[in-house]
Amino acid sequence: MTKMSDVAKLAKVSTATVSRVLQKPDTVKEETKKKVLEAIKKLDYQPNILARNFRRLETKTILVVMPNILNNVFSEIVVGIDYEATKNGYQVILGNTMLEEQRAHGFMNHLKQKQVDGMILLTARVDIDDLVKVANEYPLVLVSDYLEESDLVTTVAINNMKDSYTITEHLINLGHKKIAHISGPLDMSICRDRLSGYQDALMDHDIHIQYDYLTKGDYSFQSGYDNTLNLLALQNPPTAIFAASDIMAMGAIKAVKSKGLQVPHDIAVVGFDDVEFSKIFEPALTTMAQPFFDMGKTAMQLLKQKIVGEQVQNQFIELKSELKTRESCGFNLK
Amino acid sequence: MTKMSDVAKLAKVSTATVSRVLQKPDTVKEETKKKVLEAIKKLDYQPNILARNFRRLETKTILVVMPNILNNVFSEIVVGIDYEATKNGYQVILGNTMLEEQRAHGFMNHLKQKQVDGMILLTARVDIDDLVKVANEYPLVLVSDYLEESDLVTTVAINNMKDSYTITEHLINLGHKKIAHISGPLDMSICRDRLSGYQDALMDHDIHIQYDYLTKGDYSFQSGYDNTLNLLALQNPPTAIFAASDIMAMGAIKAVKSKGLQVPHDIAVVGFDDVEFSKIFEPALTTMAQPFFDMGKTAMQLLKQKIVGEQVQNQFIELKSELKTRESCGFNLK
DNA sequence: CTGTTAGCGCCTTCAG
DNA sequence: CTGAAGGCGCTAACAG
Repeated sequence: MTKMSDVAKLAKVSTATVSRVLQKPDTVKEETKKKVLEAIKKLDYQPNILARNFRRLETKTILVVMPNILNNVFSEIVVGIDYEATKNGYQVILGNTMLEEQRAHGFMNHLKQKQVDGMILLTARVDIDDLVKVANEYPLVLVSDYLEESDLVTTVAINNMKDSYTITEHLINLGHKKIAHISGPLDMSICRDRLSGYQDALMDHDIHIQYDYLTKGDYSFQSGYDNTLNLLALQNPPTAIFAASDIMAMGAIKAVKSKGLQVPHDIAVVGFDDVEFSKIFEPALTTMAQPFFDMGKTAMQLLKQKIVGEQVQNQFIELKSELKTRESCGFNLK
Repeated sequence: MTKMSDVAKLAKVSTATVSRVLQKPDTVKEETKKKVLEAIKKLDYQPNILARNFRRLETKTILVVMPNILNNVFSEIVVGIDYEATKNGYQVILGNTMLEEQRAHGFMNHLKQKQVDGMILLTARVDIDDLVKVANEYPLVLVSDYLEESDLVTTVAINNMKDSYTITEHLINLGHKKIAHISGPLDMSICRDRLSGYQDALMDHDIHIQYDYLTKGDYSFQSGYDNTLNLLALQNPPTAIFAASDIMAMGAIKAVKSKGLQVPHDIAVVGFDDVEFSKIFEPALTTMAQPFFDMGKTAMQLLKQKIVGEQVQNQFIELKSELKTRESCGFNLK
């Protein structure tokens, strides 16, 4: 491994000068610089980044913790983070917890140990006290998911309650009154909010909330499928189903079809997220499109501010979703 | 930032002892160890990993370079890598090139600069000379994709030619003679091999290869769609289409449907990969299931051997795929 | 079993 | 504009 002193020797300068050529080339005389650069080239010198990181106490790396790499919702956010990070000279590394809360805390240690300059969490399913503590001491941003007390940690997310209200209202406007909901895991604020938005919309339109229409899924295709089967078996089954994620909506549609019924003809289904696949699926999903790319990008911008030390107030940044009307919920029933 | 010397002072021992407690606890007397651990706890001491990495010249981190984080084929391999890496105390970081070859070389620099202990590449679309050179000097394993001369770099992959032959033969056995192919990008060995396997199968069964049945896709849904539209417009359209990836197969099916035709009734379609979604898609895809998890796991095992310095011969590890017969290619035409 | 010592390679004053 | 010198925090001999 050739090191800086080798370069210095060959170029007949000091290591300080080599370092300067690398860091602040403008402060070095043209001629000297040339000598040094030649030596670097000749020796194929690569600076030892480990030593540099150690010395500088920074890594130019940020860690993104995602709960499930196989869920494209998260991958799409990562693309936005990656875009903004690369633009600013940061490297992105991904931590995948596979839904194990403990692993998320392992990753937080990396932040504490300065193995990375900052961290973006795509899940709030962690020990909250620890999270808040870490977020106050180190650069950390939460995206998509959030805490009940949303101003404890800087957060970028959509307004799940409002968006959920909107999509439910869309079904109501289409003439539906018997609308069921398949929620995500209710230990997530984000899922509770989607549930609330749904309930609020019904109430505001004087529609009675029927409790056997409220089912609990876990974001998986299978849970969308199973819950729908149960809903269809009800004495008075719903005419519309609002699933809290596209994947569950797809499961719901599969279940409807399995009973020989048609979507949207016999029953309308809407999802939430607008992952890539929702357009391809048949029928194409009517869903609430989250601004994934922007969420990632915005989160990285805030994180960078924190890293470079601008005193950023903890804040909750709300981004706008967009209702995508496609085939799965059909047209006016009235 | 509290450091090791602080702990040493509080525990009234030397830093060497503190270090030993952390590294080789067995070599320290029980009593001393207790004192040190107490001091660590009291001060909430976190070792400076940057310093440690620097000192040890290792990071216990491996870098996985994937061409497209949104393509689940790669994510599924990563899960296997992650599993094996975590088991062995390695951290996985992901580099996403978004199909830009240059970025892959940027990541190789990280390896050269010892920012990571090893590297797993999920694409061979890079400068080959550079790749071979790096692979000979540093721990590197290629997965899924491979070089023309496949023994230049340690590689884990399936036998694309054989698997492609198998799935083509499956169509032939079903009675098809007019079989079209939608290939992936032909600058990838993997795609050329899939094309070859297809051609070999036809030839072995004395089926004339019709050149307007050979179309070139790029792994995208859209390219599957467009190419299929072209195939259907032929004077003598095929009765079956073999797409070199599931996503393209889905595009193909969409195109068939858009013409008012049915799959598999009017035209059979098969894919390749067996991503999660292929089961959900309608009709469910007949496809060649790659052992993604095992590929990732095996690659990580080999990489670890290289990292710890076992002289591993460059080798090509071949894993077995499995034909999944589902709905999209129907039954015997005979 | 424990302490002393000597760096790892780089960056950053501080002088000149 | 350049060089000398010190030290970041940790670990690995080497003694004792």
